[in-house]
Amino acid sequence: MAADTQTAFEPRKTPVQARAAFTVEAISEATIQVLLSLGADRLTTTRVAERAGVSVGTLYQYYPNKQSLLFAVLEDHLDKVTAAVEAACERGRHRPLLEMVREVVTRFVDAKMERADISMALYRIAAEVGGPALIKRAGQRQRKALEAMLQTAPDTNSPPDRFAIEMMCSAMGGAMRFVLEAGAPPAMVRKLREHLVLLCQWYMAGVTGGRP
Amino acid sequence: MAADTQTAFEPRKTPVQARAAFTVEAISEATIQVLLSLGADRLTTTRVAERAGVSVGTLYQYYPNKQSLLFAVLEDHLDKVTAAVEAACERGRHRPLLEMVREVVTRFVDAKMERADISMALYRIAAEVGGPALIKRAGQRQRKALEAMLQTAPDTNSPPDRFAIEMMCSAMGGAMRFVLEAGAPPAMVRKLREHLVLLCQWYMAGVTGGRP
DNA sequence: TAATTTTATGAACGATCCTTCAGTTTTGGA
DNA sequence: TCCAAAACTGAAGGATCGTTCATAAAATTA
Repeated sequence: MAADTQTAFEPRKTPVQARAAFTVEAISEATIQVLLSLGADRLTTTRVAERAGVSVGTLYQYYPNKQSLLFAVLEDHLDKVTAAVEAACERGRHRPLLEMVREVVTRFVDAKMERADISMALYRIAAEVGGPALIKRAGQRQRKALEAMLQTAPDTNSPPDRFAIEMMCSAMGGAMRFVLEAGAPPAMVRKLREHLVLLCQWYMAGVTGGRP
Repeated sequence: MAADTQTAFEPRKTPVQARAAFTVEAISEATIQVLLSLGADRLTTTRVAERAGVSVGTLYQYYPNKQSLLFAVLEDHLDKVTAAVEAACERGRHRPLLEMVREVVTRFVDAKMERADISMALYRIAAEVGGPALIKRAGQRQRKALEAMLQTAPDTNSPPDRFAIEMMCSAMGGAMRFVLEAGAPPAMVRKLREHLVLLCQWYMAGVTGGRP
C-alpha cells in the first residue's frame, strides 16, 4: 500500500519546455493561494487551474489527481524545512549544548517563516491522505539529525534520549504553529524565536544535567 | 457574521423524549467514529446516520447541516478541556509557582487523554469553518484563567507576561498533539505528563526570575 | 380508545466536482 | 519553411453528496 501511495501521487509528465515549467510552477502557487483563501474543502481542480491561468486539462497533464496537488506542495515544503534543520545540526556538531540548541531552533523558525503562507496552508491538509506519512518521515529525519548532533556535545556525558528530543521538537512545532496562525507581526516572530531558544535550552539543560 | 456562524450551527430541534436523546447522542458518537475511521473528506451525512443506526432525515431534524455536526463535537470537547484548566487554576491560587504549573499541566493532559479519540478526531477539522474561532475562544479562556492564577503566586513579584503564557500553552498543545497522533501507550503518556510539567516549570521559572 | 405531538424514514432533487479525451495551438529542430 | 512532438483547451461523462419532504410509526395526552 506504500507503493500505491507513492505511484498514485507521482507526476504524470515532466515538463521539457520552459513554458511547461512555468505552468507547473503557476499551478503549485495557485494551489497554495486557493487553499489559503477558500479552505481545503472549497479547493477544486477547476478553481486551481483558473487561478493559475490554465485549463483543467493542463493541470491533469502534470498532476494525476487532486490529492497529488496538495501532496506535492506539502512534500516540497517539508523537504526544505528538514534540510534547514539538518544543515543546522551539521554546523552545530562539537559545540556546547546550548549553542547547538540555539542554532537549530533559530534555523527552524526562519525556515518556517520564509514561506509562512505555505506553512499555514499546510496545517489545513496535514491530516489528509498522505499527509501524516510525509510529516512522520520529515520528523524522523529531523530527530535523527538532532540526535547525531547532540551526541557530539562536549559539555555533557549523558545526551538527551529520544523522548526528550521528541518533546522538544513537538513543543517547537506547537509554538510555531500558534504564532503563525495568530498572524504574528515580525516583532512577535523575533520574540518567539528568542523565547523558543530559551525554552528549548532550559529543557535540554534540565534533562541532561538535572536541575541547572 | 458572528451571528450567522452562531445561528447556522445551532441545533434545529431539542429532543424531548428519551428516545430522541439517545438518537442525538448516537449521532454525535457516530460523527467521531466516522471522522477517525474515514477522515474528514469522506465523512458524509448519510454515512454518519448509517453508523448511528438512523436515517439521514433523522439526522437533519437535530443538526441543521453537516458542519454543525463537527461544530457540536468540537465545542463540547473544548468546553470540557477548558473547564478542567479553569478548575485547576482555581485550585492553584496562592500556591508556589512550580506547584501551579504542575497542577495545570497535569489536569490538561488528563482532560485531553480522557477522550483521546475525540482529541485526535478534532485535529482533522480544526481548520474547517467555525473551528479556528472556537479554538481561539477556548485558548483565550484558558490563558485568562492562567494569568489570574499566576498573579497570586507568592514566590515571584514579576509574574510571566501574556506572551510567555501563550508560549507555554502552545508548547503544551504541540507536545500533546504529537503524543496523541503517535498513538502513545499509557506508559508514554505518563512520561509525557512528567516531562511536560518539567518543561513548563523550567520555562516559567526562567521567565520570572532570570536563570534559575 | 381517539387525537395530537414527537420522532423516524428514505427516495429523489439539485448542485458540485473530479477526471477524461478528441481536437487545437504552440514550440523547436531538420 | 515544414513537421513531429509537446503543450493546451474545455465541454461532457459519471459519480458523489447535501438536503428536503411527503409519509409512516411511535409515544404522549385527553
